[in-house]
Amino acid sequence: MVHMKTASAEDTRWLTDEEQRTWRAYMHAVTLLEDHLDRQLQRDAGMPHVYYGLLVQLAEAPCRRLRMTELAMRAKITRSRLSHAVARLEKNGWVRREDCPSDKRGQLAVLTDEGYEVLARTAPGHVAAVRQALFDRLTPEQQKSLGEIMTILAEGLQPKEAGADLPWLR
Amino acid sequence: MVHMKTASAEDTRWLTDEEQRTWRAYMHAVTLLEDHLDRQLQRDAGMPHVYYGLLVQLAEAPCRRLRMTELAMRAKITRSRLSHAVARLEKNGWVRREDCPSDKRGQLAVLTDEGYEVLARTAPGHVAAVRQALFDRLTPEQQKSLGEIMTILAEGLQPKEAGADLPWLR
DNA sequence: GCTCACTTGTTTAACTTTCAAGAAGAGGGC
DNA sequence: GCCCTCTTCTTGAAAGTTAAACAAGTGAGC
Repeated sequence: MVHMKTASAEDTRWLTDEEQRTWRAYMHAVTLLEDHLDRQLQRDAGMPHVYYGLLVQLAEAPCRRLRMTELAMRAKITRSRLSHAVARLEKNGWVRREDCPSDKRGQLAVLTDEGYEVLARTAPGHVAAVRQALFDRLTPEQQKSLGEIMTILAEGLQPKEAGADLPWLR
Repeated sequence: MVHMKTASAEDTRWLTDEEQRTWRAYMHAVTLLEDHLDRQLQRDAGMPHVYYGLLVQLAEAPCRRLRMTELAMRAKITRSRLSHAVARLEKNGWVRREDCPSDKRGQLAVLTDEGYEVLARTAPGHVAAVRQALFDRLTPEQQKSLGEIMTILAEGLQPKEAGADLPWLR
């Protein structure tokens, strides 16, 4: 079998101790930070971090509205998840749906004034939390380094178009 | 009001453009990576990343068993979440519960042979996924830097004992 | 115009996570 | 022993997420 697709125990390059430590520190930190911010936003804004991110995206978009698919892509979530999320935000009165004029299949998620208010009221606390948990603890060099590293990782994981990882097909 | 606890819009130190970019790159990368690994493990091992982490912790523990609270702390999840998770893993036959001999309230989560097999079979693929997504893309310097940064962040977010953030009480 | 493959967004059910409440035992002080 | 408080773990309901299936619309090719 020349082209094994799955790694087997024998030919696996296990993580070195150093890599192991790095990976665990990563998982540990990322878990704690997400939990921390989720709790902070649940308490102060009454919604999870992902939902807050949706409002932010809408607030930044022209006319405070986006197509569902576009919003899903920017927020890096599935359309299904977005459907549920918008349903909830709509119930809160923070988002409203509108039909897309140019595509009858389409829906626009629109940030309501009330939604904007929530954002305006809770953003300072959220920024403070991010600052306190992240930026206040890192030197400028570390911040720069973190930015570079995360950019690289994100690029490598970008949901690829078909064949993006099959160079011989391009 | 001398001691404002919540930040207001006027005195908020918003993120600079640079910080903004760093923060978004972080969120972006972390989201994509967790999704990627969750999907990989769901497909190859039939469980989410967190559950896999529980099996790993048990496999490393003496006699492949741990008290529920201890396991919850190592995995950084709540005891409640762990109860549900172990119930599911028990249904799969990968974990078994035992009474703790020294404390009648206590329960031990024990990795079964079957659970160990699952781990042995799926670990190579998981390590490969982590390598491909993370280590293969970073220089040794970046790996070192990432480790340091994540260690700092994790320390700052450690679930604190009462008063840990109140220096004048210590 | 018609067809066919693809896109868009929603829905359902199964599953996971959170939150609040509670049963049961441990352990110190008296 | 008895009381009181704290710890341990579980439970049930509500909220959120996922995967698969589906209705409706688009658009290219003929």
